[in-house]
Amino acid sequence: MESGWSWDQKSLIGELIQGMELTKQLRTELSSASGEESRGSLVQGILSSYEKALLILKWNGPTNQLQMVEATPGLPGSPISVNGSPSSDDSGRVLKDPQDSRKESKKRKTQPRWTEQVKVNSETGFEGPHEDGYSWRKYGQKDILGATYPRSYYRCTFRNTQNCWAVKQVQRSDEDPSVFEITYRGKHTCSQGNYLAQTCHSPDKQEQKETDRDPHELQPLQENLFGNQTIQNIEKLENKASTFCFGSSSTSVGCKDIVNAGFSNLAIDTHSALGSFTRSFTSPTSPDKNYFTPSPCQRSNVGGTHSVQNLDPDVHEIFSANTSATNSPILDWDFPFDSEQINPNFPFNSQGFFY
DNA sequence: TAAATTTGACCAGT
DNA sequence: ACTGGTCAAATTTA
Repeated sequence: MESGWSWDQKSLIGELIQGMELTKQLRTELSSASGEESRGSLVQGILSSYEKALLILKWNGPTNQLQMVEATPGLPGSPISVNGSPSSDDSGRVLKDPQDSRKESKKRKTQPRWTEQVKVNSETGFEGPHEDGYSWRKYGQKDILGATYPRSYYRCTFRNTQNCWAVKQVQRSDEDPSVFEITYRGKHTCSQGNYLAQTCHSPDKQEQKETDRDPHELQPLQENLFGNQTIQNIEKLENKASTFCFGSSSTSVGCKDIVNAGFSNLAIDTHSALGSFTRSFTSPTSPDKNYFTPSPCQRSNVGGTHSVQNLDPDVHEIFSANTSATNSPILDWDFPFDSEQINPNFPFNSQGFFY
């Protein structure tokens, strides 16, 4: 199992384990002191978080092709605090005029950034979507010097409504056209990010969250994945697939009919963990001039798989590929905590903890 | 009709 | 001057 782990990953796990052990020691000491239930709960929250982190890492496994391009947890340039609130760069961002907006956009270069290489199925010709569970809106496309394929730029759909400034870039690899390099920048501070962070690796909480969710944001997962609408969409897509190949398009939010509002990977992770499968697809707008944007609804990295090739052939018919879990924020946390972040009242089990 | 995408223009960094 | 990243009006889609 460990053979495929990078040094950074091993190191991270080691640190997490150490932190957990230290916290346990602290808990022991605290328990000997009088009272202080709040401390106890705090420590428990810390432990719980460590355990979740380890679980996430184990689930992502060594075959995840995620690469940390600019892993900056804790660095000055990393603006995301552990409680998930937007950093000073982003918080309260109100774009009063275009100049301010552009200044902010440049500052975003200092945000944590990481790249995933998503391999898609080359057998079907229908290279399908890349869906990482978040809902993205394309805001630009550029031809990149020396690159065969253009780069597409996406921002979180909820930028305006929830002040979420996560963005991603998608570029098809020149070397291996079946590989899409997806660079994420910033973290999701929107509800979908919180939702995914809290639940995607905590199946026991999923049911509860489903009852809490906004019906407009998250439809019942089963309905999304296997409901009538899904089947209809699959049929539509299959009809389009014959004319759909690289160089054609899908949308980055193309999976939303099945996952709606980008919560697919929640279910997918859960299903994958259980050894079941999901189908993913795109709903391309498909003007010819568009370029394909990979959107793997499937994140099959659980158990060490990553690309669609590892799926059951029956699942191949549309496509799927995966990305790392929850937009890979787990490798980008701002550790260690500082004194402010460890607030006795901080809800470690709350939605914001992972972001 | 609202939301999403396209695409030319603008801007900052190099 | 060139390039990458973003904006925003126009267009398309659902």
